[in-house]
Amino acid sequence: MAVSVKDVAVRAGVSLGTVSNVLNRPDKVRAATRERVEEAMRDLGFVRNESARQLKAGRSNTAGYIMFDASNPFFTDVASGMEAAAEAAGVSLFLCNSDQRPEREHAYLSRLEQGRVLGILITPVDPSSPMLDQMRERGTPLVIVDRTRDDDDWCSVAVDDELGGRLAVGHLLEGGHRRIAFVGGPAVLGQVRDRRAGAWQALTDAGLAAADLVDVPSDAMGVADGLSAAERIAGMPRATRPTAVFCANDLIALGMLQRSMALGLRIPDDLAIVGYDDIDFAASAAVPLTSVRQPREQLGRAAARLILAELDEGARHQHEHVTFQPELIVRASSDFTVASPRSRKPRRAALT
Amino acid sequence: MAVSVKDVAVRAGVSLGTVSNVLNRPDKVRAATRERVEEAMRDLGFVRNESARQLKAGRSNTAGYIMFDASNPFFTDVASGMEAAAEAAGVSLFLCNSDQRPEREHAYLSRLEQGRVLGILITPVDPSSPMLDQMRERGTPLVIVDRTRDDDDWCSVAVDDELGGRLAVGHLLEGGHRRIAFVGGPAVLGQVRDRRAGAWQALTDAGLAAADLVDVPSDAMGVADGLSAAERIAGMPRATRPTAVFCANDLIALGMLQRSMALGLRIPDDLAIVGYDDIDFAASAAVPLTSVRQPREQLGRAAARLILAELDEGARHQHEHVTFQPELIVRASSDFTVASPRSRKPRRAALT
DNA sequence: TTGTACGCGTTATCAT
DNA sequence: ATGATAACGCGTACAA
Repeated sequence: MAVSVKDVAVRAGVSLGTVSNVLNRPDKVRAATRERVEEAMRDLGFVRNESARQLKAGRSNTAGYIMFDASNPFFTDVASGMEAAAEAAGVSLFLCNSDQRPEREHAYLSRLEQGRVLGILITPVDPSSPMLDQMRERGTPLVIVDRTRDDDDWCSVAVDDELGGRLAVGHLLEGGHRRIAFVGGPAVLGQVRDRRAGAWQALTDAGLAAADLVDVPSDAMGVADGLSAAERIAGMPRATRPTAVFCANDLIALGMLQRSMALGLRIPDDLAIVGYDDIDFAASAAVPLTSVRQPREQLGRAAARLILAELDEGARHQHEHVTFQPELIVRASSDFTVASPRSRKPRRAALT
Repeated sequence: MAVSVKDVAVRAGVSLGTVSNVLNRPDKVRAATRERVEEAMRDLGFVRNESARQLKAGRSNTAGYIMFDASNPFFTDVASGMEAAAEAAGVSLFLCNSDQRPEREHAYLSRLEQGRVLGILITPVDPSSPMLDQMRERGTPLVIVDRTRDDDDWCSVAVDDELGGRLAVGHLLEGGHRRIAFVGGPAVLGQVRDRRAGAWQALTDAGLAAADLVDVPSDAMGVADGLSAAERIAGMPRATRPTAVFCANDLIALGMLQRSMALGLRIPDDLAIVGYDDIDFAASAAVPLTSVRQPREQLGRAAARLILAELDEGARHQHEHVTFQPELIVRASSDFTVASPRSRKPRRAALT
């Protein structure tokens, strides 16, 4: 059933080495011979066996991106940037979805390492997982995407999440809000921690007490978590209920928006909402969503570039930390002045 | 640098065969010996070489899903169903994004075949591509997802798109619409063709002329295509402008919604919109979107089930065509009676 | 162009 | 239960 180079060689009446040359150094083979070999390949339906090739080469020509959550458009956009860069470099990129679950992340890491991929891009559930260190030590190039690690032995691309948090809450404070909720979790997640820290920073910078940041923790970062958080907030007594919510990502914010409206809250009059990521769906939400924009495709391209650089430079590679700046996009969900559905031009706000 | 079974054997003071037994038949090894070997593996950082293992085994333990468009949540939800089924069967699933481009699809198909994956799931750009036939003949199990093929030599899972089209346009006709546009493309795409055919069917069943279905072709199936289609429709003279649009998917519909509103059209009063897929974001759109729901995760699980069945049953496998029924979810974008933002309960409509 | 050693884990055989 | 050893799978690269 399986057709090997040997079969091709017999069929074409040449030696095994010649078939290999046709595959890898076609210019070393006389045109007539080459054509005979290629014809034999077509006739027999020869398909190169990557395992055998890799076994010899030591490494595959494939990279993997382990996504935090494939159902979040933010990560598919990041992946799309990577794909573009990988394709340009002739590397195939496989996408793996850890779905925020450490076991799945672990399983994919093992698979990719066992497959001797040339590099792994990952948005880890837990960036401090010792497994990541082990893999680096054993020689697999690894780039951390949309997270950072404290130590310097890592390439990473990230966005300044603390700044993002400051932008978001700074904007809400400017809008006159004094009781602001932060929705996100689990708290161990780097982005959650940093975005929350930025929020807290903006609050104390404005002379407010830390207690004015109402924590509404969530189990994960999906739409469902926003729905349940909305119920908890809507259930608070009006006198102490936050007048604004800063959500750790847009999925949570969209869930929050949907459920708060269903529960009779007016957005932004009763509750202003700010999301994070500025995924495409944020602009077309029931009330267009104010959000902190991250350069998604760029993030992906930068990550791919880093891993390719690490491959080229080998041992004497300098680890690089690329940090992008986020940008606040103001829309109707946080701003009375743009709340009319007819004049929904987003505005960009800078941190003063 | 690279640690092989041989190194492990030396370190543990056992023979090579024993190490192999620990890896593949742990019950054949005395507990004490097993632990010594496992400790040696940990100490040395041994990582099994998949290439070598596959080379011997003939096949890998991996499947791939080639997605039509990873930025469309419909496909990530399908993928999520597959992941669940694959995980349960101990198979890893790699996601590949063809991004609607035939070259990329082709490249990924080759990669996967060369990697001797145990099966390929694919939502093809062109289901009639001869490459698919060749791969089947050469022995790679293949399941077509969200598409069908005319011949019977294929496993496929799909949703009855013609029924979906009938449901959508039947609903608009019931709402009193008589000039209805169909937005989608390219026309060669199976779903586009079938959904359009269903639309046409509903129209002629109602005694209308085929010409009353206004074709607004699009280049692809993304949000951007909806934006430009909205401009073309808004630019038509009011007297002949369609009063309703049926979009071939929700991304187009969301783009359509966003741009039409920006251009001053009221939804649904000036223009009713119906989408397709019922992705999660459809419900939280600026005007909640009426859409034809497909059982996304189920579709993925069924596809994974089929490919696993084909593996088990080997040569005497009966190809199966699983077809699901779509369901119309009525929301404000097509229905005055639910247009108030406070009472946005979706209704389910059946085809009479 | 050809012949052949090589990479590495798996499996089987014979022996202990 | 374990040891020692060799054949195997298949594409690659290099010396001849």
